[in-house]
Amino acid sequence: MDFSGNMNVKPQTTVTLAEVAEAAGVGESTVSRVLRNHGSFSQKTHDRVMAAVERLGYVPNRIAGALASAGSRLVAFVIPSLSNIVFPDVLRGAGGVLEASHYQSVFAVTDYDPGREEAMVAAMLAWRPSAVMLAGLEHSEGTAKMLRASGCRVVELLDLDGTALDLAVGFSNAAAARASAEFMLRRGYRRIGYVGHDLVRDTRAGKRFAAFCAALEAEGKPLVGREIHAGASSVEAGRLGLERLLARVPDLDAIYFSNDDMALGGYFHCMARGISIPSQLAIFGYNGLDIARVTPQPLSTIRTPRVAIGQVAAQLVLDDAPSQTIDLGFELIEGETA
Amino acid sequence: MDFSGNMNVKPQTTVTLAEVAEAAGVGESTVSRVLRNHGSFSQKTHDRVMAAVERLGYVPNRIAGALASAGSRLVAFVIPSLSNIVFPDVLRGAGGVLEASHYQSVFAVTDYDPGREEAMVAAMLAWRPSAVMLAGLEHSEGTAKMLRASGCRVVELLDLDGTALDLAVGFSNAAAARASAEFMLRRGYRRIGYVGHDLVRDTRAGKRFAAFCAALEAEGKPLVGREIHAGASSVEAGRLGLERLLARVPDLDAIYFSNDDMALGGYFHCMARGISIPSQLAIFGYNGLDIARVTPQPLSTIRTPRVAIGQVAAQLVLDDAPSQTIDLGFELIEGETA
DNA sequence: CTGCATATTGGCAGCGCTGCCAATAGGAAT
DNA sequence: ATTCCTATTGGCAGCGCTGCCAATATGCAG
Repeated sequence: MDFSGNMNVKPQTTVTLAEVAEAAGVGESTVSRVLRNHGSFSQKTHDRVMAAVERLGYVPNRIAGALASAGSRLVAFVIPSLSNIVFPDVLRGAGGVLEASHYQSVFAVTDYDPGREEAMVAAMLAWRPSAVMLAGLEHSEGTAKMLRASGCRVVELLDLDGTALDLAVGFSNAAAARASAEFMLRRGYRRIGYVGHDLVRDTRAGKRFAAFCAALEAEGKPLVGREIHAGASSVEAGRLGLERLLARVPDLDAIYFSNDDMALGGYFHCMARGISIPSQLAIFGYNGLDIARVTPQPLSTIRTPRVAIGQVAAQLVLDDAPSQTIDLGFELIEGETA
Repeated sequence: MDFSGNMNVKPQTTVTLAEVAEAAGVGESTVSRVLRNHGSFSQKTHDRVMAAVERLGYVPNRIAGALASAGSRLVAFVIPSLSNIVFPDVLRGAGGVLEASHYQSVFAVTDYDPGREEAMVAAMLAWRPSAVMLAGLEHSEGTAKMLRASGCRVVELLDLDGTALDLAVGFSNAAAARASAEFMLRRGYRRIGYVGHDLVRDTRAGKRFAAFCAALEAEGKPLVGREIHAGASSVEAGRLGLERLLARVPDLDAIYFSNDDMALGGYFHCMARGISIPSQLAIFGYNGLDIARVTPQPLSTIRTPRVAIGQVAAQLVLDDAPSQTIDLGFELIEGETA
């Protein structure tokens, strides 16, 4: 006989509210009221109910509760990736706030694919969440339609360059890119290149790139060269991208990277090749990752308020705030690499 | 009049299965069968139902479905942090597998606090998930009790040094630390120090530290010095920790860091101070982060199969596998810093 | 001690969907 | 054409909890 571990039996006739009521000698609605601390009941009743709950090890069934009350207290996050620290940061900010109000977070990863996003949104909507949080403002027609029809709050994060469906919390990627371009020009860099990643799928990176180029052109100093990695951003892609770009266009004096991961790759490449930063080549990133502040030379970059975005987004949902767009801005960190 | 955005009205009398049935001119159970592709129905019926679904924009209510079928297809993740990339990596691995089987992921962050873990587990259990995934094997008595009583699968991740409640997927932190110690001794380092973070809360880091010390002692080369940062691990904490340790114990020839984040901080510190690696000071990390492979000198570290752990854990749950422990091992990366 | 307002409480009908089972329909076999 | 078997289909009772409402208890002024 095998007495070890879980024997694959579903034991517990899972305790129900009715059983607790029975055990406490009160009605079901009374137990419900006590447990939710809603409505009125005597101290005596309260104690009796809690004792029964404790004794039976009762765990409320929120599935039933949500069905009965038509309120799931679930917030769905449909994000492009978990590898890019940006999204865990947003989840962290929102999660903290939601948790305090006893909301739970459900998430799904789209891998930057609008089709997958649509499927994920549909799947999430099936749980009748209180809100759906998405990255960016670009969504498929179907996604937008479902979201609008769902009647639940929608929060679009990290991008303000476009029109939102309901709530939007973030900052302007275009403005961030322009600020970067202006900063680099002000520093005197004239032969600027770009090393980035897939900017069709990552529409925010695409918007930054476009705005950056436009800002340079406006000053009569158009981008001199670019190298675009087909996949997701990574330190390795940044290193390789810079290596390739320099091979093609050696006389660059500064590089704008699609984000800090990429920029760190470039930074490491320079260190390994003995290219001195910023005198020989300047490097500018985007995101303001912690790690980029501790490198021998702190990275020049844009710090984005990722955690705050999550927090504000969650708070808006909790407050059932009217449709609006909230700009949390960004901060240009001068650093020492540009 | 304001016609902009969401006017805070809950429009849609949310379409129900009954309405779809009505519209399609079939019974409710038929719609249910078609939608779940379960049981039999004619092609004609299928088409009519799907047409009605499309026309009405019906989105099944999984809350009701879960209640009726007593199966939520929800997997709960109760993790210590989202800042430490380890956990997003595990989520990513598991999420990919689960998603393909139409399971959804719910998560909660404990911030390495057993008390919060207990609260989060209770909250998760209320959704009657198919499984609960936790980090490590150390849990409060209450957590363990609830989990056992819940009847749902429990998967403990990233640690195998102890006894599991049900399923466990990971590797031995102690073995990883021993391998690190042996490697460092083999390389000839004799005055080894440790720079780590809160190892009471992060029990896995604690186990590594203990095993590392034991391994050094077993070879008669006990740890020479240590510096422990009170909070969570970070690059900055690693840099600062090394700086402090060297101030107190200058003649070290190698440092074992609690993880790669900390190690990178140490690495940057050495670069900034002109301490040559590994000749003057060797650095050894833990985790095998991507970024640590692209630094001018790849970091010597232990690569942990985080994504695979998530994938295997999810698969075990999907397969309703019997209780067991799966060791996915780790890989020592020699690197160039030790 | 009586009457009325207020505080507590219990009963019970759903929430929207699934599972079970009986009913009907469509064919093949006789 | 009739019978039997199988493929389809509809009906309906819950799943466990909440919301509403009526019923009962309690407290206090009169």
